[in-house]
Amino acid sequence: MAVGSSEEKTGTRERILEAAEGLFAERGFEVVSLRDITSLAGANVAAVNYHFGSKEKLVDAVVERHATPVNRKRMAMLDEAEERHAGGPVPVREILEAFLNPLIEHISGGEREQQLFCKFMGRLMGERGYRLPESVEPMFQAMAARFSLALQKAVPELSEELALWRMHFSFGVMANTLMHGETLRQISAGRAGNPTVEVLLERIIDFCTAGFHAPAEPGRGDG
Amino acid sequence: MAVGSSEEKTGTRERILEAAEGLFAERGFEVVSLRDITSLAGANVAAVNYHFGSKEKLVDAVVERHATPVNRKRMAMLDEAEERHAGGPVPVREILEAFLNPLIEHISGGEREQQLFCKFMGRLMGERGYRLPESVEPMFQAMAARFSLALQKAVPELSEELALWRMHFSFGVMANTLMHGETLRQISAGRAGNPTVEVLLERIIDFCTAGFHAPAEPGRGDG
DNA sequence: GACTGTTTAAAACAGAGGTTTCAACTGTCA
DNA sequence: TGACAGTTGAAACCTCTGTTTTAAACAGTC
Repeated sequence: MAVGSSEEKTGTRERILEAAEGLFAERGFEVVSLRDITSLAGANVAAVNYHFGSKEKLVDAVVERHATPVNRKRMAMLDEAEERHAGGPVPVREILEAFLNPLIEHISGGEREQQLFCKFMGRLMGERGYRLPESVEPMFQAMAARFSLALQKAVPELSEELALWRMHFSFGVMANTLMHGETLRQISAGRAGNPTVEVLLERIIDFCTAGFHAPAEPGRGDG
Repeated sequence: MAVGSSEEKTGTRERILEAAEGLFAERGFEVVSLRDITSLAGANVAAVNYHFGSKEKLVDAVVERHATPVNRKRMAMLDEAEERHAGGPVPVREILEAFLNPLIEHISGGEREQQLFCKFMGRLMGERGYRLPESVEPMFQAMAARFSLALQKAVPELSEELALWRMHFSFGVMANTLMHGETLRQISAGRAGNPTVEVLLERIIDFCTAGFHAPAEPGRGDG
């Protein structure tokens, strides 16, 4: 059934997955054609439909390949944090770190692979707009529910509604920065330095942590 | 040259612009075909190339149509705020309001048009990734420079670099929420209520204002 | 009414997209 | 060897894309 040993010569299926990941990250899901992918992977066009069934399912496969381990790690980190605080509320900063760090740790390759993967995850959150393959949706919902609950315990002074929206705001910062981080660096060339991915994500967490702790109704009292 | 009176019967050019705006907002720039647009507008396919020259230029026209007045209003509001504070630094909240309020005020129509326009602007910031038509790019750059400067004066304790990044983070929240706000409401159906656009944007400003005032290096001192 | 320039309509164009077909080629098992 | 499931390669299929062409309809003006 499966090839099994994938040491010496990588299988076609695997090569397609890797090529697709890079191209999707670089240009987007809908713009990249199957011929782009297969020519980069050194495979035939028909191979995609043979191995995956359709382009849409290839996209799903690429998403699933990374989303599953990252989400698992997120839940694990949140578990650890909750144990560390022994049932008490986990600080917002640690919750956000549990959300973002697995993304970073999942990156093992060099500079270029970092950029690609970041853009890919950014697109996943941004371009596809929370629409996920069915195979990973339950896991995503479970994760979202876990993080939502943890955040509500972390900022009990906020209404459930407000906490939820601020969680979404944080996702927005992350998605947008992951996707356009490279462009932003070029735009602000020199002025905004050239922070590493790690530093950048730490700044995101600083920003969002403070955002979460904003007073509940500051806009009401003082126009 | 121009039609001039556009009261009784809207011209083809105008109908195409409106149809395009709605469809672009709903589905994205690259996915919508000219035939989608023209059939909705009740016009012929060739009309697009006749009136605009190409699809790309049609996109530019749609962008320009809204971006220009909104950006002008943004600058004007920032001017007013700066006069109000007589040369002193303008509070972050007011700067962010000057950035977002023109977007809201530009919306005059009903519920549906609000959603469409919000999504459109969201896509403009998100999907096209800071890549703008040449005709409006100078104005955007001028605006970005103005807001950047104002924010640096508002939070002088931050390095120029950090202030710039936090400005980008704020853009990210805005873009993401504008684009996916509708989806988010559905996802969190009931739990997250159904805030109006105005309330939602006020919450964004609360969040980002607090994010801007986060300490410069909180991640360093306490791991 | 014939001559302008402008606008619309229908059809055709060339190209690219995802998908399918089918023959050729692997390897394994009998 | 032969049979057979699994896999690949080249080509074709059909649809849809943006664009162009061509001719007809329209508004004015002399």
